[in-house]
Amino acid sequence: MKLTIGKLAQASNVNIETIRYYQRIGLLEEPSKPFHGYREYSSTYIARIHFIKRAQQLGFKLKEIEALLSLGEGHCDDVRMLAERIKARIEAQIKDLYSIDNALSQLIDACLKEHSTEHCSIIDALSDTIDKSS
Amino acid sequence: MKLTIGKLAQASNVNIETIRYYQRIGLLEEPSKPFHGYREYSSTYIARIHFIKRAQQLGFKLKEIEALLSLGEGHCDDVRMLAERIKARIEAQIKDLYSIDNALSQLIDACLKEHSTEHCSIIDALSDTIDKSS
DNA sequence: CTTGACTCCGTACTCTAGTACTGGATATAG
DNA sequence: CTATATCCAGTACTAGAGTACGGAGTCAAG
Repeated sequence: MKLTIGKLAQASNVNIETIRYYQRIGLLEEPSKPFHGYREYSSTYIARIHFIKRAQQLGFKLKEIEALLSLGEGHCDDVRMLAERIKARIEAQIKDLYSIDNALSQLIDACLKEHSTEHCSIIDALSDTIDKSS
Repeated sequence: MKLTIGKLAQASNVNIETIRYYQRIGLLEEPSKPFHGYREYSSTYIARIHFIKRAQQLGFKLKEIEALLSLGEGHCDDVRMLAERIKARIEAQIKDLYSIDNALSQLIDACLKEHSTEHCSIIDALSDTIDKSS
């Protein structure tokens, strides 16, 4: 089955510009332009784009997906190591977000308890209140 | 205490360009240029920049910090609501990252168990293996 | 055969949070 | 007084992942 870029975009559920972008950055091959007419995309392109999208959902960056694709089958260990690196990155992000979440929770709680109209304990916490006196 | 922009940058532990950037986007006021010499920054600017940096660490975006600063004291409820919105955003991010982390863990496990040189179960999982037969 | 839809190609713009660079003005130390 | 360090103003560049646009070419239907 041969598709034009627009049909490919529809079939793979991405924006046409996204496909062009992937081609620009070398993530997706661009079929050579025939003398006559538009470029033709086989249905393997759909699979390729789905692959990219799934990997993205797993936290892979486009550059990493490129590495993944150039590794291909065979290099299972390399693929796994890449996945592990990404997993570590994701876990670090989770950790960071957790501590942010905790800090926010505390601030919000304090704010609710104090509940003054004059004063906001969140603003206070963010401010350089030198407050050596008390 | 009056500072030049460079001293302010040092004192607040940010890059001088960051200060200019904050001024450009209207997050930080720019003192008017005196007829003679350089702009002068009072030490309240240090506090302001620290405020910004702390809020950033809590996941506030610069635009939100701007909102925060324009709210100022007084509007404690609004500030709290903003904080709650950000908290919700952070928690949504954590949730997303968690499911990514789980998916990655499973893939990595499967990869380790199967451990073939021919075949990578991670690549498989990312591929459109139509595989209706098995 | 014309119209409308689509492709091609290149460039520019979006968002976020900055960083870098350039040329000219000013300040400070020796 | 001169050298060196800063400042000022404006613009351009970075990363990452796209999106938008404009003009020219091409295709398919009526």
